[in-house]
Amino acid sequence: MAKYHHGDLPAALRSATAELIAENGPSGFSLREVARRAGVSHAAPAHHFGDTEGLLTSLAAEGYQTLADAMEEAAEGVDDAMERMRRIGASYVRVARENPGHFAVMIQNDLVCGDDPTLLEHSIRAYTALQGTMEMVRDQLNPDLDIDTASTFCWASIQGLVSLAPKLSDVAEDTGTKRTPLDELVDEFARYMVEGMAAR
Amino acid sequence: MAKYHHGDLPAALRSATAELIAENGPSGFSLREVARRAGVSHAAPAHHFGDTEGLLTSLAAEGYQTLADAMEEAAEGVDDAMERMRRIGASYVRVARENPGHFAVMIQNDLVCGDDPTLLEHSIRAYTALQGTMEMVRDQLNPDLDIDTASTFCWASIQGLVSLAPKLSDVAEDTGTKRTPLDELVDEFARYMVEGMAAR
DNA sequence: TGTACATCAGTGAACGCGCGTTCACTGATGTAC
DNA sequence: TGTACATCAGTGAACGCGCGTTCACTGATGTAC
Repeated sequence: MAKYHHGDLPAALRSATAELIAENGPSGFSLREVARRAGVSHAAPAHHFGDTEGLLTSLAAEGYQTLADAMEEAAEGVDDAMERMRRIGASYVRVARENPGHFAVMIQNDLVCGDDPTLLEHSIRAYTALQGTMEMVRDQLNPDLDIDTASTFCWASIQGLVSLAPKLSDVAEDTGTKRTPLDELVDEFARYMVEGMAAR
Repeated sequence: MAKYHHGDLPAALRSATAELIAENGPSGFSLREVARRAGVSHAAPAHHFGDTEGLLTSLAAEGYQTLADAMEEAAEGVDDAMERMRRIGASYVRVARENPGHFAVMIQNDLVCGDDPTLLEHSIRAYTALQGTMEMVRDQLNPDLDIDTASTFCWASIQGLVSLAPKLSDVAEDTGTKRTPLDELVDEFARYMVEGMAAR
């Protein structure tokens, strides 16, 4: 990566974007504010990303890369289906919590260019890591398991947990119930999911 | 409800907002465009909702009301836990698909005022309908079931399915797998969830 | 029933603002000879 | 090694635009007497 005046402006812009979105939500984002935070003129981002969509797509791709790396690492060398489900679930939730700006953009589908090859590559890699775990569930617990349906189920459940996380504490407060820590929820989710998929 | 010049402008504005967001996403929303679509001057919305947040909060509250009504109706008179899970799951997905604009606002938590009493009332009502089904699962299938964790699990899974739905066809295309219809997915999800919660 | 008045939904012009984009430019980095 | 040139990251002024908000207003609806 060439280092010119700034050092690595594209990375700095992604970082500033992630911060900004984590603070204000996707609706509070603007190119000018990002440039301000990165300490460059507001015309600079165009040199690297063209427009807003280009910058956000790059951010989403970075998020998927981090996610795929974490999921692959979590799955590596774990031979028990339940334990592997727990680990990739926990890694997903951890990455999502550590990168709220990235995830906000990844989840909302009207902000990014879905055809971007880098974004596709890493998102498919993350999905494949999940599929691998489903194959393990099938081999160990239920030969009739439909891999695609099961993958979708787990993906939806964990992603749903991540989206709901900010609301859970509010609901707990409003309905007067106790608040279960996210880590424990992930483990329970993994148990429910694997047991559910194991049932014939 | 009083009928003045327009008839029922608040409802017309909510409707226009839902349409606009369903088409362009939350980021494509503006008060002026909504007023344009409703056929009134751009200053009119302020008379009813104050500002953007007020309008979107009202839209979210309407969405939760529709959702709670549908879930309560779906649950009514169904005594089998699995069947009830299937029905409220299907009703959730149906309402979400029929009201994409409402759901986009309900899900994204930086757009609405979370303290709004109407919004709270209906969202709690929807959650309570889900909890009732969890109690049925506990009574029929597993006396040790933790109601709150189980409710969160089902809520997250179904909501995750709804958020992912637009992406599922893309992924199916990219990975060369077949695309399972959403209705079938809901039934499979219900089976996984109930079996998972039934396991001890 | 009729009249006078109060209320309030909706108008339309005006405002200042932050936005994305454009473009001629500056000056540092990298390269050819 | 030294010089001349090409490349390109980042600047900063200028632009037109759609936005939300304000405010004096119009005119229809509802009410008091």
